[in-house]
Amino acid sequence: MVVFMNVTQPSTRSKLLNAALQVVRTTGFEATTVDELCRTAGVTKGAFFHHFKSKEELGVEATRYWTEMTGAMFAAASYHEFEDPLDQLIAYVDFRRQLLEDHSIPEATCLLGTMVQETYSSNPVLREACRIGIETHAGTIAEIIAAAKSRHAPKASWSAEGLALHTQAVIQGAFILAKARDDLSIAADSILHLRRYIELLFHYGKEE
Amino acid sequence: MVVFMNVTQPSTRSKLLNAALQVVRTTGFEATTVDELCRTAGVTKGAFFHHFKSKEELGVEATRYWTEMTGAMFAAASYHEFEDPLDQLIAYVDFRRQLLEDHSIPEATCLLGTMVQETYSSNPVLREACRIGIETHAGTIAEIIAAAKSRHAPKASWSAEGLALHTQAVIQGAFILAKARDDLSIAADSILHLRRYIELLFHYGKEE
DNA sequence: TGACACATACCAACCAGTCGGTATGGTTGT
DNA sequence: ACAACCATACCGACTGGTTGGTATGTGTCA
Repeated sequence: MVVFMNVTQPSTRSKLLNAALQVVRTTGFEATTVDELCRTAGVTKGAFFHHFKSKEELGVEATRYWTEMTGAMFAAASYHEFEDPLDQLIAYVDFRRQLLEDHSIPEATCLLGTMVQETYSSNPVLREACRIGIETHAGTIAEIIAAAKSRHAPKASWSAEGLALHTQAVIQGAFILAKARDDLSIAADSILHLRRYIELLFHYGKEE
Repeated sequence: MVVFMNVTQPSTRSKLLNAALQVVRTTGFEATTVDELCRTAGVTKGAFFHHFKSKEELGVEATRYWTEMTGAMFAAASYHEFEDPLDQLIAYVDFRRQLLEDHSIPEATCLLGTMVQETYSSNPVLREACRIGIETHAGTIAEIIAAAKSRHAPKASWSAEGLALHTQAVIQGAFILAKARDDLSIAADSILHLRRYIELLFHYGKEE
């Protein structure tokens, strides 16, 4: 049972969750220590284990927190304002590309993709939590794609869900290349290829 | 100085490297312990630190070993047999998709993508080793793409290197989705989208 | 006064890496 | 031919530091 607390100064719990988003994306989940999390959040170890019964539980809660935060961010983004769902989709891809600008790699990358790489085999609970987060976001994109498809390409052989997951695959893979090169610009290049793919699928810009 | 040993029974060193490819892809690099590596390889800890001065050095050597092994595998693959480089490229993508069949997730996924996620920030040496491995493979694909481009789309605005890196991004991202779902078939779907993108870029199958 | 939200001190397990020692096969000097 | 010497390969008990987690104390507020 979560009780909503005073919003003016962040609760210890949310300080720890925010610390987790930062530190885990930088260091990875396994290499992140509880002490490091406490240091970053500015709280003690006692406070940590008061709010989370284990490091794993913090991980699961962090995926929920992440899904909530990013969900709100995407819900408020301006790409929804286009009338045509195809315009929304293209604008979403452009938005994802813009999100890379003026950010460090840990800030730009996805908590869920980072965590699931390490835990998919050793920790089914965390794996499932990451899956839910990824598919929740993919679901919102699938809705846009489904609307765009029924308007612009109703007879296409691919599914809206499949294409939505593909957009997430490209974005996740772009982050891996960016990490390997220590340079986010390569990720932007790959997302541009994704944009071009969608343009070609829908003949975008070739119709009047 | 590496001295070539008897090939009939694998050396302790290669037993450890093979163990690393398995265990690291399953467990992740950080969560993999030296003891676990030794148990899997069937050697003692003394042997481990005789051949590698640290766990990090094993990691670097494992990326080299991986790049060598997979490089030989791709060099021997049949997609090179097509005369038209565009046919080679399409066949390469199909080959990558086939590689997912009849394999578990740890067997199918990429050591370098897994390792670089965890180490890009904390271990520059390992990050660089992973980058070299990824870009070595991407380079071989870029050659094929460059040949296909000059024959079929010489005026296209995208670069061969960029598209080659994009293919690797899609494949790496597909692995992340597969790990999150604990199901490789989603990765195959994403690679099919990659195939369709290349077909559209080159108007493949629409010319006679 | 008692429940909640922490703080401090502590612990047992684990882990990378060390170290003294052994087995074996090749080289050298006589 | 053979002893002396040495390098490589390997063994496994041990260590010092770290880590996730616990036990217990303390201030605060309803």
